Amino acid sequence: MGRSPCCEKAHTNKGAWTKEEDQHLIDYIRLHGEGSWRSLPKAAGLLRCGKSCRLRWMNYLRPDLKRGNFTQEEDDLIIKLHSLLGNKWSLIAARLPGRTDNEIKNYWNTHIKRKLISRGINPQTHRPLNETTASVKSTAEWDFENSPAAENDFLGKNQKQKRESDSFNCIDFGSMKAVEELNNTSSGITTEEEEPPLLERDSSFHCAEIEPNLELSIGLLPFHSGSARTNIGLVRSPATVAQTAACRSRQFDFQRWGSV
DNA sequence: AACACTATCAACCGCTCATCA
DNA sequence: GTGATGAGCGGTTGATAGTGT
Repeated sequence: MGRSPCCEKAHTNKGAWTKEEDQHLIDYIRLHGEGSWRSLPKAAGLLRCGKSCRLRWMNYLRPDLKRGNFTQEEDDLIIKLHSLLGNKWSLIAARLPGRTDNEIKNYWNTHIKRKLISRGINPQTHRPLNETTASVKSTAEWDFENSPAAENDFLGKNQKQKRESDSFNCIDFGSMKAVEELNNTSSGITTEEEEPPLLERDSSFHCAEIEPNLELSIGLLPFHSGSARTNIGLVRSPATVAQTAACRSRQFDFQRWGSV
């Protein structure tokens, strides 16, 4: 059987959106609000997949979007958040008003990653590139500086592996010190020397049984208008809480964070 | 001017998660 | 408890603009 396709591919447009399509979508959402993406295209008279409509709206048409270059503050904040959260672009985007996860992801891949590598920092682990530890060994073995192709190859595979064993689903946000720190972050870090490796990812990293305390979450800033799913721990079904309780968590090196 | 190469980013795809019947 | 469905996320792709030769 398998799941049904998200849309009737034979009768949907693909590729770049036209101004007319944009206007149709904007008009419809102004009138009816966001949501029901699957039925939206038909209702709005668009020959588009619902997912495509949602993406177009979220990443491009939303009125609260900030266009233009990233500031140094945003740069620093992204690096800081990535060191804490990993490739959780939606969570990172929730901290950057007017920025979308897609935009941040692109910016990371095209600018920041390169910048970190040039500084000798592994963009995945936020550790020095030449540093080798038990679990980052496979990553540290790559010589990114001299082998961009290898870098791409590694990053692709690693992302897949990371997804499969996604330990971030089980993050223990029990120590709110980092979260508070995050909330208090106004301008991010100022120099590269100040950027500590915040998240231990190697085997020496100690795991603790998570306590599914729903109050322990990354508190979203008031400006955030994203989905409920971007609230770590806030929106949890009973089943998910049970799953979470059963999984092992990783803890951040908050001492180092706090010492910044 | 023409071509090759690189960088950028919008959009797509496949997957997971949440919800509901 | 289970399966179906919708929504959302993260990785990847492809078109195109920019730059170098």
